Amino acid sequence: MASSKPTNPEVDNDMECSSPESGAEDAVESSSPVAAPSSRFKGVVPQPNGRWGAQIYEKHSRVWLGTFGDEEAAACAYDVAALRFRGRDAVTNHQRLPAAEGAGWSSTSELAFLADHSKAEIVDMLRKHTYDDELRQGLRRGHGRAQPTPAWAREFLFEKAVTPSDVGKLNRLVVPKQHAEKHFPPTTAAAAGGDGKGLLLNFEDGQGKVWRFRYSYWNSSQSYVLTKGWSRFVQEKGLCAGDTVTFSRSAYVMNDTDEQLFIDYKQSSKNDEAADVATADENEAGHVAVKLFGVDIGGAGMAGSSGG
DNA sequence: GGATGTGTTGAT
DNA sequence: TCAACACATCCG
Repeated sequence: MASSKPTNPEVDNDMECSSPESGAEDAVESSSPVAAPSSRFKGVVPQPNGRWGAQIYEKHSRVWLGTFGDEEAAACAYDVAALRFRGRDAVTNHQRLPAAEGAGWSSTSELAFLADHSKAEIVDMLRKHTYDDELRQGLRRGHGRAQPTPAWAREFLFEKAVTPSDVGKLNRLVVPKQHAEKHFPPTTAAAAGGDGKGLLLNFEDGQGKVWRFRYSYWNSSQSYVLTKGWSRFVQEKGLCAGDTVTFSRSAYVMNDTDEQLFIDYKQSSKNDEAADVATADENEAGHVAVKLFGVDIGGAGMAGSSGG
């Protein structure tokens, strides 16, 4: 008699949405299967046949997200749509991003993935129940070096404004110690030969081109450096002092040895004026990096792609 | 004929 | 914006 409004008994914000359908259990709420009860989840409505529908509203109209045998799955579909339609601060049934958590990649990647697809595309995936697959597939794409890895599949590590000596004749880039030790493999690793001569690291750039640099520690200057191969990068990209190089890695990493590193650069606004050309089409590299870390799911930035 | 999605309304 | 309910439409 106490409760007069058993609408939303607070969900357990901790379940995951990995396995859709395939689990239409009735174990939930073992009471009277007669009258279809209202869903415990936001955006989920019962269907006459006992299944569950997901929907979200936008601009006075309803956007149908499909039907699901599992109330959970329907709730997750709503969550994904809410994030895409209303941004990372959207009210959802589950605290965290459904498909990404527990699968090994960061939620940032999923937000970027969402930002990289139109609302219509996301809705379509949800209705076809292919969202999870698309997400995983996308994260894996590019590792085979066929095409550049999408910005949203990368995880920012650090960046550095290059100094005159970094782009000079010394043929080396000093990697800030704190970042080197935190993000790059130890130079004493077995792979390095163990003799402190450093090791070779591969970096993929914004165009999907792979660069190989020697990475080592110089006792003389007590600093970590990228040497062999670096000058070529500087030359081809037309790097100038003041420009910024950005390092990132694949957001989807199963083990350390499988880690893919990326390198991009952003031309300094000053150097921009100098317009050295040679990098006209490569400005995209910088643009991508900016987009990755400035991703704003709900902002006007995405409104444009909402149409279709 | 069952499943799916829309029309529509009333509540918040 | 949201969900309940009715019902039109789709599809095997």
